[in-house]
Amino acid sequence: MVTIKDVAKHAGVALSTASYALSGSDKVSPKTRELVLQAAKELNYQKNGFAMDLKRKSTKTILLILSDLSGPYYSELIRGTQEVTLSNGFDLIACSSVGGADSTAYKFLQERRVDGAIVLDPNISEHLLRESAREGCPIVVMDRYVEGDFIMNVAADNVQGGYEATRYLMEKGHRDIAWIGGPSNSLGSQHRKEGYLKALQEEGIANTKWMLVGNFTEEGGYHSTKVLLMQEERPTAIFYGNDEMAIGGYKALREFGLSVPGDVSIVGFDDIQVAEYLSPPLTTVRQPKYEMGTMAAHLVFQAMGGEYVNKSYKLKIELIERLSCQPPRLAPNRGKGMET
Amino acid sequence: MVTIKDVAKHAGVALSTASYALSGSDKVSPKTRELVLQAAKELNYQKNGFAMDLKRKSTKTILLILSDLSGPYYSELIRGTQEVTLSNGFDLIACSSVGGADSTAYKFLQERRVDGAIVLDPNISEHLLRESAREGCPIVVMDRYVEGDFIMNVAADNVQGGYEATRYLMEKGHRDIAWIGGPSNSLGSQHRKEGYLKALQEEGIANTKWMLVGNFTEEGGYHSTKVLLMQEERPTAIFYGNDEMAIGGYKALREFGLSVPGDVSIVGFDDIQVAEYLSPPLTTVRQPKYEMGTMAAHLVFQAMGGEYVNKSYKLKIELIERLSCQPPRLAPNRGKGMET
DNA sequence: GAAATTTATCGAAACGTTTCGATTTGTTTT
DNA sequence: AAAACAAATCGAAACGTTTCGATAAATTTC
Repeated sequence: MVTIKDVAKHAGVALSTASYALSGSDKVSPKTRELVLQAAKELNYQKNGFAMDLKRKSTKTILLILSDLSGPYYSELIRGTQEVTLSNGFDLIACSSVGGADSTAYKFLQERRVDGAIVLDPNISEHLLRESAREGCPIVVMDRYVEGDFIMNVAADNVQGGYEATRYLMEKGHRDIAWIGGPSNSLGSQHRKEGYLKALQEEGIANTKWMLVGNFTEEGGYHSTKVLLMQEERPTAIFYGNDEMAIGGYKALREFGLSVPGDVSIVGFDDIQVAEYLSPPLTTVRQPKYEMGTMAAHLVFQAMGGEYVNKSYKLKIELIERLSCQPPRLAPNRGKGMET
Repeated sequence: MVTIKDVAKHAGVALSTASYALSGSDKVSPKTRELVLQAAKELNYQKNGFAMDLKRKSTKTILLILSDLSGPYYSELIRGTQEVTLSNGFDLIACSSVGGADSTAYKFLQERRVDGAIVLDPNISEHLLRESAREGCPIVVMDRYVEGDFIMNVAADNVQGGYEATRYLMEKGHRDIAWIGGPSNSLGSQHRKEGYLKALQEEGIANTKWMLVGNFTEEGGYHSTKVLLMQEERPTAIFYGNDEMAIGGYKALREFGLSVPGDVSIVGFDDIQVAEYLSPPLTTVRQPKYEMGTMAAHLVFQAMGGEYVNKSYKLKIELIERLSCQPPRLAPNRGKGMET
């Protein structure tokens, strides 16, 4: 492999001079710079990035950890982090935690291969995060809450989102509103439910029988909805913990001969790409993904620069009104069986 | 920062012994190993990955270059590469070419930070590819064709795909089939068109007026379709260079009061996730993305191992039949204006 | 034109590992 | 108990850079 040493020799100059020339320092005279550059070109010299990082003690790259590199979920968020990272002159690489303890994520975090990280992944252990976060490598964790030095949190305000979606339905006249949530280890899902319950309580509604869990998949939403519909009393609206499950819900409702929004109103959560193409287009809640992305990246850089930053940020959420909701046709269940 | 030197000192042992102990060599006695491990834990030692790579002259990671980290397009493909990479004990990181010559992609390729690369990105220059590909870093380029040492190509057989989609329409009775393609710098789009023309020619059909270009976006498909529909004579079917454009086409057709597939049949290309949720669900052509991904990764490893491999691979494509096509209602245009 | 000053080049140390060959320690054989 | 051998530990070189302080060359000043 051709190294800077070879280039120097070929240009008839000292190794250090070659280094200066290649990095564009003005300590070197124009003609020798030309000489060195020429030699580098002739030998097809490619610098070894590690050696540089090793000496410089900085990598100028930040790592984005996703639970699944192939997930479509992150799109806007990634765009946000990427823009900020780039405009700070840093590089962004992404990897996943697939493979557990010998996943790429672990390796890069543990072996100090990056100067900062943004984690969008429930699988990375808090222990690893705390162990890896340090002065030279601040970490922003999204959609979960972990405490520690040089660890910051960014999340959408899921409580507010759940609350607003539920209020929206109530303002349309619904009182019998079911909740089909995500897995219980999802903090986001928990918070959405919290907001949902809060809205209900404010109106003195106590729902006990229409709360189910899916697993954030279309399949899960489908099954849970079927279970829900087989009960004696049916809600007039269903609030799903995410859009995928709402899609499953559409299917189940169709099978039961129920129309959306005629017979039951639906609201989802996330505003994934397909949401607007469903029939009817799905009313849902949108997280400010792009803003979350830029915020996360900014935090990393601020923490890197030693600036004092808050540990935890929550971003506001927005309701996207489409056509899957309307006032309840009639309210056969109202007031009946709703009090515990 | 705590280094292996500190660990060694703290354990009262030579630096080299500490290294052996930490890397689990059996040259070291059980008790000293324990001693060293203990010391490492106490000091919260984290190895420096670069230093290791530098010495070992290998990084054990391969790079996936995407034109846009946030695109949903690649999902299955990424999954394929990831699985193979992981099962070979390597790591996979992804980055994008956003930022041009000082993008992350350039930096990682040029600075030899990886042992192999898979490129899914029209923006990476052939020059850079040829410069960076070498014995220790084979490169697989997807959906385009570039020649060079240690460079291999993997693509779907777009010609075949274009051909089969067109034949499918012809077998339903269509003869007036329009083509709305992607940008002309897309090799894939060119090939699809080639297949389309081949199918037409076999039946002696020479289409000259119904060939337009979009830019692979919904917007582009919408506009091109409008242009198409404003012509005097209209086709009975439209074949789009990708699904996004077909979605735009749906919209334009609706605005013109034309129904799909009643008035005009549509076939897309790619089978993106939303395709099956459109109304009507879109008949389209699916590339074997997962297989393309695994194949690309396997090629990298084979080339790395010095195995001889072919330079270029094409994978078969599959038609996904949904509900956006039916025989033409009547054939007012048939035979008229079709001969040049 | 010699002294002083600037500019250009150089040599060597350092970054944190791995790994080779040498040395020391411990165990077996005679 | 000395000789022979194996096992454990050590010291030092190497990987390819950057960068500091020292030297050499070119330029200015008097």
